Amino acid sequence: MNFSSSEENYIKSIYHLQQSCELVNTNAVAATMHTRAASVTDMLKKLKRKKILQYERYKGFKLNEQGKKHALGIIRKHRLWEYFLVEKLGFAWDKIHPIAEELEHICSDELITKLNDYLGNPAFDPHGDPIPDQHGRIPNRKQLSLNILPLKQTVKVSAVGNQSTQMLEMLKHYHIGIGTQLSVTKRFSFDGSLEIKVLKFPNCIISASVAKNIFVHHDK
Amino acid sequence: MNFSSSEENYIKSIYHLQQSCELVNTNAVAATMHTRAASVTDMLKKLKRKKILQYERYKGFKLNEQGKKHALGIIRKHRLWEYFLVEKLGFAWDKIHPIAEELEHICSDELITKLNDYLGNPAFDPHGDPIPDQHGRIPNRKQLSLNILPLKQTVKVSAVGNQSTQMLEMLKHYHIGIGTQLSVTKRFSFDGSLEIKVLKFPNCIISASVAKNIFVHHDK
DNA sequence: AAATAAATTTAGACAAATCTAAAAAATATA
DNA sequence: TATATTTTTTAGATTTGTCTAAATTTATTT
Repeated sequence: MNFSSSEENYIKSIYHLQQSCELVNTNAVAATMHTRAASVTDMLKKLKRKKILQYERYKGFKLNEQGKKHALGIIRKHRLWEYFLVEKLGFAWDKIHPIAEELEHICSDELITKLNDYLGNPAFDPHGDPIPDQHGRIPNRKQLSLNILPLKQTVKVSAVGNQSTQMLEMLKHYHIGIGTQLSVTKRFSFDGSLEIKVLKFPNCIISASVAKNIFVHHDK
Repeated sequence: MNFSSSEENYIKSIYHLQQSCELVNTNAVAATMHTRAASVTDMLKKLKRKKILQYERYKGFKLNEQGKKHALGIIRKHRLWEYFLVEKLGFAWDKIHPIAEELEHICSDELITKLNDYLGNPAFDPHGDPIPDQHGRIPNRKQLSLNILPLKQTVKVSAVGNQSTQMLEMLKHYHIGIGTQLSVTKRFSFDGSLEIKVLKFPNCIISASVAKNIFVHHDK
């Protein structure tokens, strides 16, 4: 099946959104894609017709296996090109996204195979995001517990060890969720508690036992 | 000024056609682009509005200086990518054209500057065609068509005039590519066909119409 | 020069992707 | 529960790039 650049952008956006919630909603896609809800609805009908989306009107939607597979293909291309732009052409990592957005729609499987070989089959892109392999398998990252993270390194929350209501409630209060960017600004050796800085929020203190349950990884 | 991929394809087509005739005509563009004359007319109006084309209805048309400059920019991108595909990714030179057709529309000047540096500022692409520099200057190489080459002079193939799949397939069969060393051993005046000797291969016969499309140069 | 042929343009239609404004459905609130 | 709000969808318009078929202009032939 062939997809236009526009369709591919929607597929990618839906894929990313459904990583953090069971069903995706129209406004969320419209917001991330800087388009309007009506345009999203139009595209949903098209993607449903192409059988890569589970969708019933007013009920939310998500990619099916076919759709996820295609999304991973696009993400693979995007991240391989980002790797190329930084490692081979010498771009700064914060300049590459819009160029990779264009390159990811070039449709030649052989091109991607050869590019991947040429780059040495890299597992992570310059933002630290994993590059899916040709079958859509995603390498998983060395993640570490927040209580052993060195000071001042900016990291992203990748998982939470304890998912009790109490823990989740507290994390919500601290504005911490999967993907939240944060860094440790101080470590108190008295009790192992940490002062942390969550992006856009004032510093706060968390206990060692909470920190032990927050897993993070480097980069974006 | 920004141009869509479609507009760029027309610009490129018109540029190539006006290399061999003063004014370009609608049907010629339609034929090379596999589209219809009416579509060409529509686009001519648009390109005239964008002030890169001299055009009066029923009278033929050609790119003005602005238009030629833009055409050379697209050709530069196309040929740099072709060089990349062959020299870095290891593609066969007869497989790269459709991929470069897509890559040439990626619009980042910095990307092309960095790609050019990375490739070592090459002057000719893998088909032997000159790569315009960032100001649109085209490097020249004294080359001549094989059908007027004197007998027994050893030369190198520098370009191929007709890049159709059929032509490229035939050249492959004869073991002829860019850089191939060869000489003309006989010329039959009956039909203008030639016997040629390709380095390391047995002599073979090619027709005048094929020879006309093979351009060669002396030494390196 | 008139008739014929070829090239070019216009008129009108269509598909893709988007939009605005209004209607409909779902959700939240008083 | 009735009302208000938010979310989602529909209806209809717009832009870009394309097409066919018919009309127009130019070129070619008798």
